[in-house]
Amino acid sequence: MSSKIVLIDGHSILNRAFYGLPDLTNAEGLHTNAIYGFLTIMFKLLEEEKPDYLTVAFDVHAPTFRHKMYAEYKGTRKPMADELRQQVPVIKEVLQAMGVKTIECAGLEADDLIGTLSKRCERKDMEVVVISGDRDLLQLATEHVKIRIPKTKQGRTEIEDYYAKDVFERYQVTPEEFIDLKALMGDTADNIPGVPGIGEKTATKIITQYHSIETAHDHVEELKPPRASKSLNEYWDLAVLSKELATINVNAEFSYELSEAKLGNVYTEEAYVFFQKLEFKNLLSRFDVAAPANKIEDGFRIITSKREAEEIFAKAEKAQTTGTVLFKDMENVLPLFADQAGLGGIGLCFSNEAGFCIKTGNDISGEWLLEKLADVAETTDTFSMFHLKESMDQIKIRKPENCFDVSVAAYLLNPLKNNYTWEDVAREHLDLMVDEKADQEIKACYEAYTNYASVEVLSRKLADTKMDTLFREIEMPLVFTLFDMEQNGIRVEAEALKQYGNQLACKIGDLEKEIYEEAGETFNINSPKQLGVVLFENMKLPGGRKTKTGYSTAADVLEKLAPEHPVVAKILEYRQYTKLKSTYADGLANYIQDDGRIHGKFNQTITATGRISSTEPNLQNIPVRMELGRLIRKVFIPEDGYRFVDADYSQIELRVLAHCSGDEHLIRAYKEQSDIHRITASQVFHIPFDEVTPQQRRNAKAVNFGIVYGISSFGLSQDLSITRKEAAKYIDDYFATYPGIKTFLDHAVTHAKEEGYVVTLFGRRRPVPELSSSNFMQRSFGERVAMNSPIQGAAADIIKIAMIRVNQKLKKQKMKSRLVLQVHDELLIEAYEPELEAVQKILKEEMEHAAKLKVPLEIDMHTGVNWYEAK
DNA sequence: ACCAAGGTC
DNA sequence: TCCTAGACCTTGGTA
Repeated sequence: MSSKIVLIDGHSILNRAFYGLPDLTNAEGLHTNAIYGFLTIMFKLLEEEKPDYLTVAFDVHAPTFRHKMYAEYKGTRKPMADELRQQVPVIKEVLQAMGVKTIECAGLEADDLIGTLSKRCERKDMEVVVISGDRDLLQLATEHVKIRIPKTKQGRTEIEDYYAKDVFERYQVTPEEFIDLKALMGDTADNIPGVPGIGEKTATKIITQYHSIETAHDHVEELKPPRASKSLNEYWDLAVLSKELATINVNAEFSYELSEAKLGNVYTEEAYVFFQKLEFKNLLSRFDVAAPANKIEDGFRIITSKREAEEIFAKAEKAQTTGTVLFKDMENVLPLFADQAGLGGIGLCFSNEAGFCIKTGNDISGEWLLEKLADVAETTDTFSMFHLKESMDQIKIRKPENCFDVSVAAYLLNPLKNNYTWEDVAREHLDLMVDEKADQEIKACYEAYTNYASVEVLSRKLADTKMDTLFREIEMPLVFTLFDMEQNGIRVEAEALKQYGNQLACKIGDLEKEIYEEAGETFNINSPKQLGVVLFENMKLPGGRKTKTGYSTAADVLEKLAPEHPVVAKILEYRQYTKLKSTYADGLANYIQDDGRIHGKFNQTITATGRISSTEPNLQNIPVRMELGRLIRKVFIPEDGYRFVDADYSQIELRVLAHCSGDEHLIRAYKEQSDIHRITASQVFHIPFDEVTPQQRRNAKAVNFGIVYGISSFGLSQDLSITRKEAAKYIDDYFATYPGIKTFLDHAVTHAKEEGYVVTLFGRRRPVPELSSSNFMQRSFGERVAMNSPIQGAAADIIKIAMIRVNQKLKKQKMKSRLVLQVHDELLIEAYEPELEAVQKILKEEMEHAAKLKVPLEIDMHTGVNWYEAK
């Protein structure tokens, strides 16, 4: 049987991968999407083809030679994006680490290398497989040379295969003639000009008849569409140049030793290290030699006897640092009922030498384990866990100050990740890879070890980045505050909620009928796609395209459309009602527990800015702006004998901005007047304070908001329905009035560009990788992020401090009153009636003095028998 | 799994 | 020129 070689067009595949995949970066900020895509394609290929030889060809510089000729000719070729350029040397190193032969040669394009190699190999009776995104290479196809072209179709990569006969089938020309075809029709992707006025159809006709441009030129007078005849005559030079550009040199001179391309095991240890660095987690599973021999694992032990367990606990109690994990007993439970599983055991680690997995069963009960663990948590100096809050309902923590939550530390060090796992921490911070196929006992040891060992590493990194205080004094105490809030939950009247839902259902039913009638057909109003067709095609309402998938039916679009037809307003109303019913009435009802309360989750490691997020359900977006939606707050009620106290900061972000910028005018404005929007209007528009019109105040308010978001004239003009020019004028006037703010925002962007991150008052960091993007949109986004994050982040820090202190005070004074919600600038307390006044005092005191700024922090506070009333 | 939509601060 | 406000979460529809 003949042997087989795979030839890969390196730059072409990298390019394809780069533009076909979303941006990926590793912890060091290196872009990796092209490398990742390249490797996936390569692996797929190796599996399918099982070749004996493999070679990847690169251009020396991209672009070179033939392409450069045309680039100069036309001067259009864009430089390679920076994000892609930086990946080129890396992929070469990775390939080298995998023992894959790469080839590049000055003065020769990858095409020429591949063309020449394919001919040389074919002569040796080998099977050749060429992979490239470049259709130019189809000219190389023969009976034994297969050209494979990957295509991205709706996210999936499909590969088109071409032997000579397939080229003929697809283009009705032979591979050799394909060059001439290209010479006539051109190819913008490959930078081949072609002959103007001749497209695929005409070109095919001409080449099938004359087989080459030269013959066609000889018979130029006879060419069928007179237009083509004229064109070929006129642009003959261009045709010749195009053919030259399109022709791949199959007889290039360069040295190449086939034996070097012999494909061995690409899953080498060296490559493994690269894959780790690049964070290609799912590619790592391909390496069957897991992590390079691990000493740590030798020290892991599985404990099933109580006597041994007791000895270990005794040592742990005296240990300086203890890493722990709980795991479920999945052996005695069906996967579907995982949440009902009992405790299967724990992982425990308090030295570099050993790790233990202590299992329940025999004479070791779950309760006993958890009690011992609570003792350890109290006596060890540092008790470390991952997502500590999620274990706190099982392990009673008596000394919060001993605790270290690895997930929170990892979050502070990089708040941009969308999830935090101990495996990631092990890899990123400890250079430790965990075998995915390991048993749960071994995994428990690994996690315990990770939690143990990362204390030192992460503490040092937090100190290095000056976030140790933030971690110790805000984030760690917050873990306990959030835990308390989750435990407390909030009481919701299920009956009233149901009634509210029923009322909505009636309205929805009526509206549905009316809409169908006016539209003249029935359809799914909830489907933006169907709705778009009904409105803009069937009913012929004026309106343009907006989204990728079709017509936009967003509220602002429909609002503009409302005067055109009465059905539009009804649709808007229908939307409102269905939103309320599905998300809030029905949605919330599903979360009411047996105790009549909703115990939502408050997440600490989600947002990029440092805010808390709320899920299952989201209690931070309960309607308030529209009266109809606001009514839902009436079903949130305190326990009997209690009342709600709701306190929210007044414009905390603007006040933070005033403080951080140090702008004297804004600071004075805050000290003198409480109506900041009015005073802004007065100062920016140069009008006496008392003569500010409501419209002027509204405009000033919009500008104030815009500033906080990282202003752009376009955004502001959208918001105020004014021209961009007018909006730009507002912004200019604003900055003229408050020059300190301009300086501050500019500085934030400059700092972010230089350092790669922005910082809040309290030292919280947010990296801004977008600022180094070559894409204008991305970069602009980065600039807004740089302006917004320090402000939003500092505000988040302040309320975190406040809520920690409020909660601690309530507990210290043994009050029955309890914190139930945080909504970014608002705290809701379920206050025991006898404690009502004390609670209000605590709230005011702690919230207003959470931070000492150059402007006062003020709050609004209300009480009520439900949330509607208290807000 | 993704998008469009829409709810909050 | 690029056509854009910051931070989230849940829903229903569609591929």
